[in-house]
Amino acid sequence: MNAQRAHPGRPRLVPPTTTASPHDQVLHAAAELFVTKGFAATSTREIAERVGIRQASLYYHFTGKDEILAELLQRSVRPAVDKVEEIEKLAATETDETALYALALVDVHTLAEAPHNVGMLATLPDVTSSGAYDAFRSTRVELAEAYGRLAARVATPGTSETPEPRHLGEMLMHLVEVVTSLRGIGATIDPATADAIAATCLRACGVSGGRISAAAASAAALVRRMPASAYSRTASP
Amino acid sequence: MNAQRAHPGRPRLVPPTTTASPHDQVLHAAAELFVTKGFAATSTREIAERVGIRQASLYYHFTGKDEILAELLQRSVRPAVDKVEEIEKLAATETDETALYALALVDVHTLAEAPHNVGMLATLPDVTSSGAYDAFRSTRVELAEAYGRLAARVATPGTSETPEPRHLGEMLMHLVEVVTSLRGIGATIDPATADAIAATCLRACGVSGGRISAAAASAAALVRRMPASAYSRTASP
DNA sequence: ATTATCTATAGATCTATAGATAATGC
DNA sequence: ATTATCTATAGATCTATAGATAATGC
Repeated sequence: MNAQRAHPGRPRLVPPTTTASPHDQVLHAAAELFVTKGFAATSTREIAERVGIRQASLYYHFTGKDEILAELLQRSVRPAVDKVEEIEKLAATETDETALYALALVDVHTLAEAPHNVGMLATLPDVTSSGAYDAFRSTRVELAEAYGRLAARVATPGTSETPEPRHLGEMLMHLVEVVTSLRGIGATIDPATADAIAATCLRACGVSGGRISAAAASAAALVRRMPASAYSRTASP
Repeated sequence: MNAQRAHPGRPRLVPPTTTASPHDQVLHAAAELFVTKGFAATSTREIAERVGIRQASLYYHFTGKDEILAELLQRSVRPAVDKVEEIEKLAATETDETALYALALVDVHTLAEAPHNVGMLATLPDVTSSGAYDAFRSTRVELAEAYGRLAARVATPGTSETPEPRHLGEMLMHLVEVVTSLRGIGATIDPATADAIAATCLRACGVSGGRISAAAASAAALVRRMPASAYSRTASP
C-alpha cells in the first residue's frame, strides 16, 4: 500500500520519498547545500539531484537560483520580524530592558529553529553581494533598527561605557548571530544558552546584573505567551 | 623620474603602481575579492584584472585559485600559532587564567591586524569544503587544542556551570572570531574591545570577575613583551 | 486542458595549458 | 638564458530556454 498516486504531471524518474510539495523539497535541498557548500559553490544541478528531478525542472518552480535563495532568506527572519511590532508596543507597559531582552530572545529562537541553520546564509559574502539579497536587505534593516531603538533607550542613562549608538543595533544583531556559529559546530541551543546571549545584549548596553535578571524573568513570561509563528509560507488568510 | 625599469620579463600592458612583488600583489587582490564577494564567487579573471595582468599570467605565480586561498589561510593564523608554544610554557610560571587570556589576546590581535580581514575566510562554507582548506585544517586543530588544554585547566575547578569540555576549545576559538564579524561591520578593534573578548573567554570557563582582572593585567604585560611576528612570508633565515 | 516533469541544447562563463614575445642578465 | 608577461584556446562546467511527454482533471 505505498506509492500514493494522485498527482497530475509527468512522473519523476526517481519517485519522491516525501509528501512535501516540490516547492518545499527544492527549498529543503537548497538550504542544506547552501549552508554546507556555500551559495555560489552550489550548482542548480546539485540541488535538482538531491530532490530527484532534472536540473531544468527546477525552473518550473523557481525563476532561478536567486529566487530560491531569496525565499530562504525571507523565511530565516520572518518569525522574528513578525513579532517586532508587538515587542515594541510592549515597551510601554514593561521596562525597556525587558523589551530588548524579549527581542533578543525571539531572534535567538528564530535562528535556533530555522531548518538547516539557514540563518547563517545572510552572513556569507557571496550571498550579501548577490542580487537576491537586495529584497532581503530592507527586512534586515527593519530588524536592525528595532534593535537600535530599544538599545538606545536602554543605553542612554550610562552613555560613557557603551559603544557608539549609531552601530549599536547592528552590533546586537551580529551578537545574536553567534547562534548560527554555535549550530555550525554542532551545539544545540538550550534555554540557558539563549538566555546567556540575550543577557550579553543587555550587558553590551551597560545594564547591571540585577536589572538583567529582572528583565530575563519578565521577558521569558512574555515570550512564552506569543504565537508560535510557524516557520512556513507567506500567505495565511 | 618615475617608472623604475629593472625587472626582467615581458612588461605588463598595465604597468604596476606598487613596488610589491607580483606574488604579493595577487594575494592582496585575491584577499579583498574573496572577503567581499566570497571565494567560489570570485573568478581568476577578476583577480588578474585587479592586479593589472591577464588571467593566464596568474598561473606563473600560483598553480591555481586553491593555492592562493591556501596561502591566505596560512597567513591568517600564523602569528597566533607561532606564539602558542611560548604561551603554553608560560602557564608554568603564571596562572592558567593568565595563559588562556594571553592566548585569546594574541589571537584577537592576529585577526584584528590581518589585511583585508582574511581571518573570516576560514569560516566560509565554500572555503572549508574546498581542497585548499585541507592543509590548513591541521594548523587550525593545533590552535583549537591549545585553547582546549588551557581552558580545561582553567575550568576544571567549577565543572558544573561550564559547557561540555569536549568542544570548549573550539567554542572559545569561535568566540574570538567575533573579531572578524566586528571588522565586517566596519568597527575597529581597540584595546578595550580586545580585552572584552579575552575576558569573555574566561567568563565562559566560569572564572570570576576578580580573577579575570588579575589575568588581564599580567597577560597584557606578557603579550607586550612578545616578538611582533610580522605578517609575512614563511621563510626567514 | 492543465500540470509537472522530461530531453536536448544554446550561450556564457570559467579554469588551466601551450606556445609566443619582450624585457633583463651574463 | 632566464624571467614574467602576453595571446589563443581546449575542455569543462553551469544557467536558462524550447519543446516533447506522461500523468490527472473535466
